[in-house]
Amino acid sequence: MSLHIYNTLTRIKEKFEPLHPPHVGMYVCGPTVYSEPHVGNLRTFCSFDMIYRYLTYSGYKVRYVRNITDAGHLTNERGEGVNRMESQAKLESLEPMEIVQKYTVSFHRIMDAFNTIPPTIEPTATGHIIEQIEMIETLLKNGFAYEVNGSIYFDVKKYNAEHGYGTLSGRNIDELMAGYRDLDGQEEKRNSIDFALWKKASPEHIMQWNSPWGKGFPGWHLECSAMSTKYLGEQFDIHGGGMDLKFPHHECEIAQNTGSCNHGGAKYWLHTNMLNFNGQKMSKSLGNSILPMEFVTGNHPLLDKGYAPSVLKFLFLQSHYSSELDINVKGLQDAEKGLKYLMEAEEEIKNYELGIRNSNKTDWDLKIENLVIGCKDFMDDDFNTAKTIANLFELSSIVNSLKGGQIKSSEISQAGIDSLKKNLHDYLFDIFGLKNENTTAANNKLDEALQVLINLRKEAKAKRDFATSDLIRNQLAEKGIQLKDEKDGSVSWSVL
RNA sequence: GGUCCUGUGGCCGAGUGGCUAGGCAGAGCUCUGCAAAAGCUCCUACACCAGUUCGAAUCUGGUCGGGACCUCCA
Repeated sequence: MSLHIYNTLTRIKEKFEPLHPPHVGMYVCGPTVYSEPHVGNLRTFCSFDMIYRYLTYSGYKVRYVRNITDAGHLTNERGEGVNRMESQAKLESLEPMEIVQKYTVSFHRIMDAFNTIPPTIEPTATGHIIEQIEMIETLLKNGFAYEVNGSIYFDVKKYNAEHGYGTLSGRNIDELMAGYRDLDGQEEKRNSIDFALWKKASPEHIMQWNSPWGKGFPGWHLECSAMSTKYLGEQFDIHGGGMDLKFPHHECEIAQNTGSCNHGGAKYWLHTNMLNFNGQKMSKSLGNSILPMEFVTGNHPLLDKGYAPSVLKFLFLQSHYSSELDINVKGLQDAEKGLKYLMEAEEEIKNYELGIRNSNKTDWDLKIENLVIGCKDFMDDDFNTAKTIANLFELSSIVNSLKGGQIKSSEISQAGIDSLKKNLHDYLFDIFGLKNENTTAANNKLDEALQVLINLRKEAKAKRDFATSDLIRNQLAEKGIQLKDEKDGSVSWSVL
């Protein structure tokens, strides 16, 4: 099976055919750096990280562009004129670019802590004012934009007549205009649905740039059109973002792209779904958001303790990126256990050596082969990570059976072992970007110290002094370290 | 009000016409000095009503419930 992707533009699952194979251009709407991203934002970026990793793993050469919005757009399109970057700056008595710097650094730290791969290009809106002005000039020339008092607006009604507006989100402009009719602050626009390409800056606006229409700043939607065109071309493969950007942001992007060059930009549109916590949507405006690092530290009233970044990622991956996901403490605990199971199996098979190297294909080899093929088929089916993980659990179960002796080493061939090693490793680490954060080998000094206790316990056990041996085991358990007597007489330990 | 999504076993969560998703929890067994871990077995659901079909969780219509977007948000 070849890769198929659900395209939100056409609303069907389509075969993925890049415009210029093996190259793939992917644009993802990045963060607005005026505050910390929350866990919902994180889910989206983790989803596209997985997609980027899988495309790369599948042999594509991906140019992955994810912007940083640092230009400080209007809070809304109705002329209330609150500039996010500036209002936050006044609050903290910082320059706007200090806010930008602070939250950009913070964003990168979080993305790093969650083991996501940086995009290959991460352009900023303020670094592309010239490109945005050029796109506005083209739109003016093509008749899809008009100037009023130093501001430029996109003429949606005119555009709609020629190209159709609203196909991505399924809107029609008459309904939209009806909905906007009573709203204030629209005096400059020809029609209420028109959106700003360039806004004239009032003198107190700190973030402003020179343009052919006077000092001002770019409209909210423009940067993505300008930067995706610059780095990926007028036509490229994938455009991604959260579901909540579908309208109006992505709709406007398509209009800007089409209006300036007759191409709508991306061939495939991917939208990730929202994240809920305890049944409620997590959003900055609702004020119920939990920050990514709060999950790690556990420093939040709704959490019982801290969870490793991989636990949260694993929880994301257990559902489909386009489904709503509701997370809660129980879900985190379940994910933690499940992830540990997989990681321990990977750790086990990594160092496993067959006594006798079989080359004959067995039933177990066949089973492994089918599970591995299944993993690829599931991933190719619109990145179905949930199903893929189900197969990883089954592969891990085979590893444990091998370890426990339920499957004899003669019942599996070297090729089967190699396949287990490769696929568990590749899916967990390379494609899902998880980390074994519970590893026993993490700290040599700790391991050496524990070996002392383990040996003391062994001696006690040899003398059938179980009171002492249990004391050692129980007290270590209280400190969060679990001892396990393995079948071969050795003792292993892990952090609970 | 408009557009769209959704309702799965104790919990989370895949799945789109017939075939065991998976995880967590629970029960039993094996192993173990006892545990833990692991393995095996069991628990086999699809809001409700009607229709299409040889056959529906899956398609169609309706009812009820939940949610998103339409306004800054991933």
